[in-house]
Amino acid sequence: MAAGTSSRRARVRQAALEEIHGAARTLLVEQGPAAVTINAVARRVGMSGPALYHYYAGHDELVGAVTADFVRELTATMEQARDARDGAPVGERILAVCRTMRSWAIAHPAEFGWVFASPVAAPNRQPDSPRHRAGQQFEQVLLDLTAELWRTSPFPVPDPDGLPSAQLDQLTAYSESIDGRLPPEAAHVFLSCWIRLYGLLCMEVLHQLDFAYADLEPVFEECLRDITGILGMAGAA
Amino acid sequence: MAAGTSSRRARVRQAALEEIHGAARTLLVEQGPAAVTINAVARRVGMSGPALYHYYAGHDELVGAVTADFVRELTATMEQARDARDGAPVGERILAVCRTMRSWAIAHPAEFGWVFASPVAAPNRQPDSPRHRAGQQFEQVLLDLTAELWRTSPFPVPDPDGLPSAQLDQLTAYSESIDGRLPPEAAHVFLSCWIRLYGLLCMEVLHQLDFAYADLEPVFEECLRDITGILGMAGAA
DNA sequence: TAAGTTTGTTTAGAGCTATTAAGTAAACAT
DNA sequence: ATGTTTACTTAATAGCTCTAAACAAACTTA
Repeated sequence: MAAGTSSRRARVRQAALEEIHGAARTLLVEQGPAAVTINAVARRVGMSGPALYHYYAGHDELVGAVTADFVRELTATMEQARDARDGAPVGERILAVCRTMRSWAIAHPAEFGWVFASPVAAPNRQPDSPRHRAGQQFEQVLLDLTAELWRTSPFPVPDPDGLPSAQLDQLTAYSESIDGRLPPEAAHVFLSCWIRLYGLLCMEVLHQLDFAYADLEPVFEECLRDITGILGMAGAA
Repeated sequence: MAAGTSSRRARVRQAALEEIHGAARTLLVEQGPAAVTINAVARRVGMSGPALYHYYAGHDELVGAVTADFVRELTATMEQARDARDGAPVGERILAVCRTMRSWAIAHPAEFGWVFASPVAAPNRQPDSPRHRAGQQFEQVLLDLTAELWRTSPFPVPDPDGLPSAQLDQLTAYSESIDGRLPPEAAHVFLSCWIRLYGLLCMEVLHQLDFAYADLEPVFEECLRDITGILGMAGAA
């Protein structure tokens, strides 16, 4: 098979995979996580049960593949928001990406719910699974922007000596894992922001704040203002 | 049947319920969420399948009851930590309760995982379910302490006029739902702290921060220091 | 004390599910 | 034209939820 071309077989298989993913997603959205069974998905694409095992090793792998799709779609949406503002100040692009992340989550709560609370959590945390790789690309988006911000207009950081050594060691390891694009103390600030932002979204989608808030949009905007302050990007809207 | 006494039947039934819950919990901890099936639980207590339907209407209700148990155990643990420091400054009791919450979550990750990401989320959100009632008592613990702090040494609050009206309306409704023990602007501060604290725990247990942190204890302590500052309880350790 | 009701449990069974195995038909490669 | 790979089928096993029907024991009441 010549490189660059894809055989007819490969194209047919790819189309089948997409149909399968679409069926699984529809079932998830319309009937909830429990409805995404091998048999139900197969029925929906007009196959009979065991045929799906020619595409995935089992239920868990199917779920993992579909979840990875969601993460990639979310990532792509965020990257589009970033690229649509090419040339704009970094702070502005960061805010746009954050808002886009929440918009996608709100528009696709079932999909987003699976991203961090999928029914098969353990197998999807293996370092070479599609789900894991997609997660890494997802994390990259805001990390890249924060690294760019750090390069062009460094934000205030804490004194590394003031951090407990147990924490500093972990931050140093993380800093190395991202090729030193952020030093440990800047990684600390980045992670603080990430925890607040993503944690808030996580709680919103998992309905952990319903007892007080029905609409978290103003709370999210407040969180963005905090982050704007922490990262010293005052100019951004 | 005289009030205050419990018939032999009721006692036997209560014992059976406890045995069932224990079996379900063991299965959850030892073999994961998927292992908690009606049949497996029944086998473990020496009954045969359908017998469990005399105790619960079905799988979802069993899961809900067990989850409610977890929330009650967590709540009781937090209340003990609070009462063990009776007479101590409120700030100190708040910190002890927060640390106890995390300790329980770390010691019982499978149980805590079910609390906010149980396999049957929807039915457990009904206002009169045991799970929902347990959740309300859980929220009370830190709310009570914060209300006491507000009474005895009010913490700084934002100008209500500075809040978007959509948010202020929700805070006003929440303030009324807690009998005005915190005015809307104080409820805002309380909820901000709650979101950061509980959100961090949520992400830790759901392994959303593994890419950077293996041990979140220093991050949690950092969060507590932030909260100490926000609530103006500088003295507390 | 005897009869009737409630409660707890059983087995049988329908209708799902995941998964494996074996067999068939078409497409591709040589 | 032959053989291999790929995609699919049906059959079968074992597990699951849940309903139905039957039966025994325990309580209630006359």
